[in-house]
Formats: sequence, structure tokens, C-alpha cells
Amino acid sequence: MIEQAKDTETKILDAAKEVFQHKGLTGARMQEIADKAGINKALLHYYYRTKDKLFEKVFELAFSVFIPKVREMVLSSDKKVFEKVEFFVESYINLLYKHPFIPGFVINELNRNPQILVNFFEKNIQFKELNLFDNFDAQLKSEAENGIIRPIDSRNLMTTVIGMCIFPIVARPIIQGIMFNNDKKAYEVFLSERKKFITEFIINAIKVH
Amino acid sequence: MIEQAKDTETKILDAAKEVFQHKGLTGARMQEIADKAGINKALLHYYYRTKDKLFEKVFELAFSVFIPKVREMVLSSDKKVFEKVEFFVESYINLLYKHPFIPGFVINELNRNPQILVNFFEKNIQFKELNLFDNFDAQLKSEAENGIIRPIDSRNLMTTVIGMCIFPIVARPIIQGIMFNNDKKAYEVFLSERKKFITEFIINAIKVH
DNA sequence: GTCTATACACTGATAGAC
DNA sequence: GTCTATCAGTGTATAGAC
Repeated sequence: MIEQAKDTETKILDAAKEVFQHKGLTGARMQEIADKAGINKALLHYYYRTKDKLFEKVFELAFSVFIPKVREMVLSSDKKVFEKVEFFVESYINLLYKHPFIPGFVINELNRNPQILVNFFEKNIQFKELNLFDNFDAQLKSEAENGIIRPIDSRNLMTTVIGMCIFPIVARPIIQGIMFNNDKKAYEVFLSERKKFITEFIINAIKVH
Repeated sequence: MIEQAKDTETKILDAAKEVFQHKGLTGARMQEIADKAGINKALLHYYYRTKDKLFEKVFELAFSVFIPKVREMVLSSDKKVFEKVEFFVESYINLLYKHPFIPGFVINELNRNPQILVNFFEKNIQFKELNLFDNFDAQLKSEAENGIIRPIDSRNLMTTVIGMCIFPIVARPIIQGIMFNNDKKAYEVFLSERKKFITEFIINAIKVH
């Protein structure tokens, strides 16, 4: 039945997401994915022929979650830079709370095998846009000339903003361990307050006072 | 012979570092480490009984490379905050150039198994220092009261500074791929210019203008 | 200390019944 | 579509000779 098939496929993908994102491609076990999905290994291979193909699917879905926000940030033209930063940080961190393991998963797997990204862009050409940052650079230049912000290029700004949001999440075990004596509650407070901190920090850094 | 033994042990550790840091605990193969070290698997187990023990050694060495700089930053008391930031970014990025794969390796393995960090601090109690950030917080508070910097706490500052240095390295495949069309040379230029960018960005953000 | 040979467990994948 | 049973390959680890 298609009904049942759809359900099983969803169960498999959900289970695969959890296992792959926590243990990585090489650490994940088909048996564990099957167990989590409530089926057996044979059925796993029936739906996704190989482990690699299942992984590829999980990676694509994970990657697609965080890309649109970045495109929106650099492409949208109806906001001033300060508003853009504030809006982006707000929505990006909300997204991080929903999917805290995706960034570390994506970063790690891409370091192990950068080819994955090339394959992704070949399969999803709608994301492959040349000169994606040109408009944003023009806006930054314009606002700098008008004396609103200091001169800054889009790559450095985006890398900084995204890094400030993501780093406390992917490096959580080490930061929480060293700076917060592994106090989980204290770290959650830190994270909840950091949203406001990031926005103010960025704006103070680029603002002309 | 001790002479020979020392040499073999070094060869093994060097090989293990390279393989573990590139492929992770679960992706690494004892065979590959043996090949890189120019010996066979049996000898590998003769020196380090299990894969886990060899990994543990590699992790400890990797982790110890980046910790002292952080302690130095927060503990040293002979510099003003601006100088500290400038000095830290300079020396931390130099260290990153020497060991570009360690941060991603450490972050990833700690996410897979946070217990590693607990074990590390138990074995290396000299690194386990309570209230490590108290002095730095006092300095930040003092300079804020003197109108030199805006109020900021040490955890947010350290997380931001370290994140700005490390993020472009660990997330290199994705940033280079999306923002630089996978142009390796262009990304190297970006990285070389970023050292200065980080220092100025941080100081602008916390300075009272 | 270093090697060859091998034990033993596990993993991804398939065959075939229902 | 879903299952049980099983294969072929690979991985860590050890035994034993030198």
C-alpha cells in the first residue's frame, strides 16, 4: 500500500536523521537505524539501496534547512543592514534551537568529504547562484558611503554573524565544560541571553558612532 | 632497543594523529595507521593495546595544543583588554595555521562523546581550575567602569573571539563553497586578511567611542 | 620489538519465502 | 512490502615464531 509505504519511508528517514546526525556516516549502523524505525535491515535496503544513498538523502535534507535563511539575508533588499542583522540572528537562532545537531553534522561530514557539497549543488542547481553576494556588497558599500556603517564586506560579515550563532552550539561540550564547569542549566541561560548579545555586538562593531 | 622503540612510538603517534584527525574515531582504520607508520597492525596493538587507547592519546595531545592559549588569555593580568584581544587573535590564528584540523576534530569527537572531556580533566587535573574566569571578569568590569569598554562578560567575549578565529577554519568547506565558489586561492586570501579584521571588529564592538 | 597468520565479531548487503 | 536467514567482506585483536 502507498499509505503504508509513505509511513515506513518517513519512519526510516526520521530514524536515519537521528542516527546519522549523532554518530556520523562512519559511526552510524544500519541495524540501529532499523531498530529505531521499528523495522529490519532488509527493509532498509529495500527503500534505500545502500547506506551511502540513505546518508546522502539525510544530508541533503539537513543542509537544505539552513541554506534558505542565508540566501534570504543576502538577497532581500527591503531592509537596512541593521534590520537585516537583527532579523537574521533572531530567525537563525530559532532555527538552531529546532535543529541543534545539524550544523555540527554538516560541518563534520563536509570536512571528511568536501565532494558531498559539489554533488549537492549539481543535484540542486537552484541553490547554485553565481555572484550571490553582489547585491549585499553593494548595499554595504552604499551604507558605508552614507556614513551609517563602517566599510565591511559581505563575506566577513556573514561569516561572523553565522559563526557567532553556530559556534556556541557546535562547540557546546567544550565551552560548557571549560567556561561553565559543565553546568547545563547555566549554559542554557547563557545561550538564551546570547541572542540579544550577538545583535548588539555586531551592530556596535559596524556602526559609525 | 629503547632508541628504536622511541622512534617507532613517534611514528605511530604521528600516523595516528593524521588518520584520526582526518577520519575521526569511527572512520579511522588501524590498518591505515599501521601503513602510514610503516609497520603492521600487530605492532600497533603492542604499543597501544586498543584502538580506543590510541585514540585517547591522540585526543589528549590535540586538546592540549589549544588550551594553554586560552588560559593565558584569561589569567594574564599585565595587559589591557584591547592588547589581550590583539595578542590572543594573533597567536591563536598562528596556532590554527599550524594545526588546522585539530579544532574540527576535537569539536566533533566531543559532540559524539562528551565523556572524553570529563576523562581528560580527571587525568589532567592541572587544567581543571575552578573560577578560571573570575580575574578576567573583574578586569572587564573595571575597564567598563572606567569608561574604556562597554560592559561585557568574559564568557561571551571569549566565545566570540575564539569562534571568530575557529569558525572560518572548521566550516571552511561550506563557506568556501558557498561564498567563494570553491575558489581555494580566494579563500586563502580571505583567511590571511581576516586576522586583522577580527581584531578591529572586536575592538570596535566593545570600545566606548 | 617485530613479524606472519589467524581468530572472532560485526557490518552492509542480498536471496528467497510469504 | 516485509520478513528470516545468510553470505561475503572487513575490522579489531591476539597467538606464536623469530
